[in-house]
Amino acid sequence: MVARDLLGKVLLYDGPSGRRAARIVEVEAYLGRADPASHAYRGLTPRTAPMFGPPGRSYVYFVYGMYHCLNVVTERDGVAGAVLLRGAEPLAGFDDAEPDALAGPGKLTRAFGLTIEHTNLDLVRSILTVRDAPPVPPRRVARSARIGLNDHATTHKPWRLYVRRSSGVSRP
DNA sequence: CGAATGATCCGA
DNA sequence: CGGATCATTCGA
Repeated sequence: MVARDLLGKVLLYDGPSGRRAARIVEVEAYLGRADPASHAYRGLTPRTAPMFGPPGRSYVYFVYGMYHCLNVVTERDGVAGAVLLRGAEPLAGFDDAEPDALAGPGKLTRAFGLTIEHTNLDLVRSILTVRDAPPVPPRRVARSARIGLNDHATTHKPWRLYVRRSSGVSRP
């Protein structure tokens, strides 16, 4: 699964507050050992272990003492690589949510109620899944540099993809 | 622009 | 063990 293919797909979570669903509209690719900005750059640690596991699982981490971020692991078992879910449009289960309630990686996990306990889940057949949906037409997809990174050599590469003019995108 | 807020990881 | 860092967010 590649970052581009994740756009438009539906994230579905059957949690304690019922079923919540959203359309993925913003992602960022992290390439693992070859990517200085990736958590996996310095090798396997307890936290990053899911990134080195089989594809199609979740990698959730806790950052800034406040927020969680959700990734989809993309590479074969033993090879690190993941796609960060940065923004989505609420579809169901978010009662009275503003259109931008999921616009940002921390906002997305907060609205879904996802935490570190949701790391390393099978995203095909667990309570947290990614479902196929009509693909986003190429003309609706934009690219940019990744957001929030420090002093990395790869920062400028256009590895952030998002759906143009979507209210679920964190930043245009 | 900077505070909030705590797990994680590296180096000593 | 200590402290720098951090794939963020919100409000002044």
